[in-house]
Amino acid sequence: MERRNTMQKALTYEAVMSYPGHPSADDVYRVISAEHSSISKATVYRNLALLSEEGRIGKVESFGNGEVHYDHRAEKHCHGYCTKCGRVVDIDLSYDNELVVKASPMEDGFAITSHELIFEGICKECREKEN
Amino acid sequence: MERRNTMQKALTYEAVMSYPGHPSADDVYRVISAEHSSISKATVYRNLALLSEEGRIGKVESFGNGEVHYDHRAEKHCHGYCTKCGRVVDIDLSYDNELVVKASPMEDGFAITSHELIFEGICKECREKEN
DNA sequence: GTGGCTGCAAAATGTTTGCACGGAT
DNA sequence: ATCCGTGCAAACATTTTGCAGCCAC
Repeated sequence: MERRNTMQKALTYEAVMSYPGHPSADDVYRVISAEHSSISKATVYRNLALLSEEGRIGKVESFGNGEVHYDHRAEKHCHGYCTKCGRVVDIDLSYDNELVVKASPMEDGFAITSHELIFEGICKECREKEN
Repeated sequence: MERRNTMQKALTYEAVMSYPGHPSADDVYRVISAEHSSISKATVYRNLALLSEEGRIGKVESFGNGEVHYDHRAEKHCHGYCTKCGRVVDIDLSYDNELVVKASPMEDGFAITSHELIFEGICKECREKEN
């Protein structure tokens, strides 16, 4: 299946790359539609899936509130999930392949391909709001 | 707020405890309604939330397909998520507090309370189906 | 010109909520 | 007698999908 370069795909990519943080699909949609009001949300969803499949952007699986977030960093790293507001932040702990090695012998028939390490906590903004 | 012991809550607890694996809310509902067809799905959702809040059952946050799973083991441990069928399995790697210690100094204002380690891969059943 | 991409709306999915009633305390 | 928990349906939130037309190749 041949892939085409469309204006909508370029806009989606640009929106993720310039977003400060980890936008949800809806965040990306809102950014783009502010300038290009005719874009469809379905198109944004489709392009986010394509871009992360191509490895051009990162994808942070839904956690807690069931919202998928995207990431201008494509390489694997850890994330923090704020249990208060659902915000996703970077945790600069490098991807640890040793964990897969440690876990592999103990699983029963489950073939591990990768792992995801998520830290739960309260983000800076929510903590400042509490005072 | 005082808590009452209802038949529905007992049934929800029993269904989770006797379920082989990690049932979703809908799995639990189907088990119970087979015997007690008048139970409401909303009640199952509410009781699962109560039970996990009380620490009597475990909760495995939604991952991948956005479905929350429950666990008869209440103590923290790791899970495997099958990217093919969405099944959740146990990975017997004990909760590693050292990770929180390692990560804490590097976050910026994010107060870590715990972490969740999820292994992605293909479960036994899906691999057997492929052959 | 072909067929992948788009916009739109509707559907699917998983979960939550408003409300009146019934049952546990 | 309280008032929390229940059942029901509707609302909700996020994401996916069917379809006709369009546009990149």
